[in-house]
Amino acid sequence: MSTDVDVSPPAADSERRRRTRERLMDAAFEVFAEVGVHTASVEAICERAGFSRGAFYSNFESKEELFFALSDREVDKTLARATDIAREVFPTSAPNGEDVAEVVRTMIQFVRGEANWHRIVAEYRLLAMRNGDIATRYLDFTRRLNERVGDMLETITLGAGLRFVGDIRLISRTLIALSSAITEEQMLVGEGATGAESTGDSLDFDAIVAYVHLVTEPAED
Amino acid sequence: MSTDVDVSPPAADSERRRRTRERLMDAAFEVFAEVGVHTASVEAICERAGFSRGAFYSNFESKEELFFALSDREVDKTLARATDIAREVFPTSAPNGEDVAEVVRTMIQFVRGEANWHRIVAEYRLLAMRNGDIATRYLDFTRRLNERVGDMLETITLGAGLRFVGDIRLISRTLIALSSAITEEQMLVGEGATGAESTGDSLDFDAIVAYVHLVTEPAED
DNA sequence: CGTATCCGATACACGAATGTATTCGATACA
DNA sequence: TGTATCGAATACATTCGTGTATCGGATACG
Repeated sequence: MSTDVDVSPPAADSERRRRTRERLMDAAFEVFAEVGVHTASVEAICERAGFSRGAFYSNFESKEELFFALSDREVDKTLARATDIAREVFPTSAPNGEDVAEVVRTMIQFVRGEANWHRIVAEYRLLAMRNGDIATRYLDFTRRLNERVGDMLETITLGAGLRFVGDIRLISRTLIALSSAITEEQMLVGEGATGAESTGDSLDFDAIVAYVHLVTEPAED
Repeated sequence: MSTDVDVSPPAADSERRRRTRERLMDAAFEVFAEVGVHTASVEAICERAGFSRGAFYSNFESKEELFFALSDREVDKTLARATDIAREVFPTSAPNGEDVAEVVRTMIQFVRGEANWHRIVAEYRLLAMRNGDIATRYLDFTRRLNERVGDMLETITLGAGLRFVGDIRLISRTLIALSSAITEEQMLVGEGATGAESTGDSLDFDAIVAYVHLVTEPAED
């Protein structure tokens, strides 16, 4: 009995293990987006990832734990991508007034491109409505997103010789709310094959640009 | 064999039957709001209603059918109540400019009072994101709601000697989107016991009033 | 090479929910 | 009062998902 009785927690962060977890999260992202978190069975996730349930339970305690790990990963990815896009749209040159509309357009197209992520966020929010812990996590996510967007807007408008009338955080929240509403509606219109009558009275890009114009004014040097 | 072989569908709309269906829908509304449509078992709904599953399957084909019946019922109820409230706020006298803010406040408080219905709508929307038929139903609901709110706004502002700058339907959609965002956020803040840091940068009533002021102007006779 | 350890696969036991088939009681009607 | 019908209760078979306990193969390391 010379050695300590090393019954320590499996220690456990091998490269192999890390990649298994990644693959499981990738699969979960797809399956969650397709059928929803509740409907998705652990079995289905494993099948998609090419693993058995044994692998799953060796890496995660439950579907919920996986969901949170996945959420954290995707939140970071999303924020990072948003930042990248902001940099891309404004390489170095200062934007002008026209660019603000272009930026809004880019932002919305970005959101729309993340339809699957949008579905998962919608479910995230729904879970948060019934569970305080999840609500805290979700609010933290939205807070971070809001700050990021707020910073972007500030940079953009300053560069464009504009300034926002009122609290920029409030404005960025409003913009996010409107973008989300647009994205959701367009996803829904895409789902339901409602032909003609859906055109016309829907929120769209122009509504946001109009809003931006309403809340900006020339900066006084 | 003189009589026709009357194997016709159970015919079936007795008063007793109707009331059973109502009680089941009442129970379902509660249970859906509490734990969500997916999580709610037929068993749980029946228990809440004081019936057995036999009664359920005698009245509905599935939980989904119940959900749709319930949705239709609640949509009608909600629209009716919204109309009532509008009438209550403007008995006969024409509102003035100040009243517009009051109306917005009333509207938001109304929405907030319907927290359970809001949870169910959020889930409705989520289901719609993955199913075309549900999407069609959901869009029809939102379209009706939008029209109703648009009419209310038009009446209100005309009476107040104001008019909206731009398409009123677009504006009412925007208002609805903002109200919903506010309601959701406040529900979430209520859930997560996130003490101090949640104050400050959230969308609130003032944001909507500000928006309303932005999009209205005195009517030119 | 041999051996120990890690990690994913397999097998199993259990619980939960569904839907149906049948029974039982109440109500309507002659 | 007797009888037929309607509607809810009960009992049952089945499916599906979960979680655990055990097994087996690969890899690292002496």
